[in-house]
This record gives sequence, C-alpha cells and structure tokens, in this order.
Amino acid sequence: MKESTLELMRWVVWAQRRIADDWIRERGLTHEQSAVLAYLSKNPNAIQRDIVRATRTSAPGVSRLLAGLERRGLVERRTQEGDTRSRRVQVTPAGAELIQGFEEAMDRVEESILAPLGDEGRARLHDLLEQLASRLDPPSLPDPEQ
Amino acid sequence: MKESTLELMRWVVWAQRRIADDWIRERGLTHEQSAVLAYLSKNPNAIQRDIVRATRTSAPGVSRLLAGLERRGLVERRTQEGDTRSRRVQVTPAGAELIQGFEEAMDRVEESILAPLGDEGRARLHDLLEQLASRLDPPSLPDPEQ
DNA sequence: CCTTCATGGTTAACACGTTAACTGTTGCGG
DNA sequence: CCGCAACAGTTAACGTGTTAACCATGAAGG
Repeated sequence: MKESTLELMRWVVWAQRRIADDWIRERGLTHEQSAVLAYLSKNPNAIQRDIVRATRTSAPGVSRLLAGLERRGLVERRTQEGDTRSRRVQVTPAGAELIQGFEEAMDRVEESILAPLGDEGRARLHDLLEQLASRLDPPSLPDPEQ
Repeated sequence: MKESTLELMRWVVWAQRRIADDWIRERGLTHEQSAVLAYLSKNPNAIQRDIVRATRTSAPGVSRLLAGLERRGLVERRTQEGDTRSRRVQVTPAGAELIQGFEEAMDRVEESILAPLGDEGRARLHDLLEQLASRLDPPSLPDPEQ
C-alpha cells in the first residue's frame, strides 16, 4: 500500500493548514483572508488583479473576499483617478493590527512540520520542489510592472 | 524572494489538480467525486464513515457528495439489516464505467509532474515526504510516547 | 427495562474555488 | 471620431470544506 508522492504532498499541505488554524481562527479569520491581508501588508499599493495572480485564484473570489474584509473594516478599496477600472486596496490600521505576526506564526508552523528532517534533508526537499515548480511556472511574467 | 517549502508544495499540488482537470472534467465530474468513485471501486463494501476517513474530510461533505452521485445514478446507498445506522455505498455499472481508467490517468499526471526529476530524485523526494507524513499520520496519538 | 452515551448520518449556514455572463473603462486602429 | 478588443471588477450559480445542531439506532450499565 504505497502512497503516491503527490498524495503525500497533499497530506502534508493539509496538515499544515490544520496546524495554522490555531493562529488564524483565534483572530476570527480564514486562511484565505489571512493570506490576502498579509499580502496587502507587504504590497500596500496592490490592485485586486495583483491579488488574483499572487493567490493563483480567480477574480470573483478575490472580489468577494475583499468585500468581506471591507465589511469588517480590515481593508479599504479606492478607485484611483487616471484609471477607474482598477481599485487600490489598502489595509486599515485595524487590519494591520490583526494580521501582525502572521508571517512569523506561519514560519513556526512550517518549522514544526519540517522538524523531522535535518537541515540537510530540508535543503534537499526544498531543492527538489523548486525543480518541479520551475517547470510548472508557465505564466509569462512573474515580475510585476510598476 | 525565496519561496517557502510548503508554498512550493501547495503550488505543485495546485498544478496537479489543474492537469488532472483534463481527464476529470471530460466526464462531467469533479475531483472529489472522482476520488470517491475510485475509492468505492476499490472498496465495494464501504460505509460513508469509511469515506470520511479516507478523504480526510467531514461527514456532511461526504453525505452531500454521495447524494449528488446518487442523483446521477452513479452510486447506490442501502441501509443494511443488522445496523440501520450505517449505509453501504456501491458503485453502479454506470459509475464504474465512468471512473474506469482513473487511476492510470492520475498516474500519468503524476508522471508528467515529476518528470523533471530523475529516478533518484524522485525516490529521494518520496522518501523525504514519507518522513514528514509518518510524523503527521498518528490519527489518535499526537504525541508519541518515549 | 430504561437511562445514558456512542455512533452513523443528515440538514443548515457560512466561506471559498470556479465558470459564465455582465458592466464599465481604457486604448488602439481605421 | 468611432468601433472594438482588452482589461478590471462584479454578480450569479454550482460544488466543496467546515462547524453546529439535530435525528435515529445501537450498546452498556444500573
């Protein structure tokens, strides 16, 4: 009964989600909301389309998710002069306060999962995964325009 | 801009899902429906609780998913005498015909994703993931006794 | 027997991923 | 200028993951 490599990956990812729940649910957030808030904290001038690309999801999902965050006063969306098609999204102070410490918490989760591997194994795993990902990145422009 | 190991894993898993879509959507199924049908083909006498455990999801999800498959005539649920609480789930001939070839197709998807790695790299990756998973699996004992 | 608890399953509610269809802009070529 | 494609965002619909609340049956103990 050998499990496939990708099955194992799904499993590890699932476990990571489970462990991260501790931090996230404490703040009344979901994984997706946390990820978007964290992204916006690092990219203060993003438009929704940027979030779509960063999260590898769809425009409708981002639109809906942001509507929820806005309703809770965690982000603000403002159409900007010059091009009224796009809307700049900004984290409010309340949002920033809520998401503060997210990266570190996620680092700790990852640490706890990779713990069974030594430094050498961890590096090897990262390298192997990078080889796979690099062949997967079909999208044309990984570097955003300013 | 170094991506975390788990981020890479999520990415690879996401890509796998994308590629598998070709086979799955052609049959008017979803990933979850395919997985459950395939599981039931291998485990003809399963009750719904078994599927919950196998898919690592929740009882309500399985109940709803099976209701959909049943509506389409792909599975049948029968309460069995002896214990009317549980319901045995069986794949109908139509369901079996639809899911036929699933395993092989998924193997091909996995093959296409792992292709960049040589046999040696593939084995190493599998081994590393198994080390992680083995520390994650304990369904009932979160902290092994020393 | 009858109370109590555990077990299998369902329904409801909320959030998310996805596709399809739609509105509004912007930009470009004729 | 005008027409039309491209782009940003939204709404709607479907299926799924999750929790909470609930029903029904079976098992165990007094």
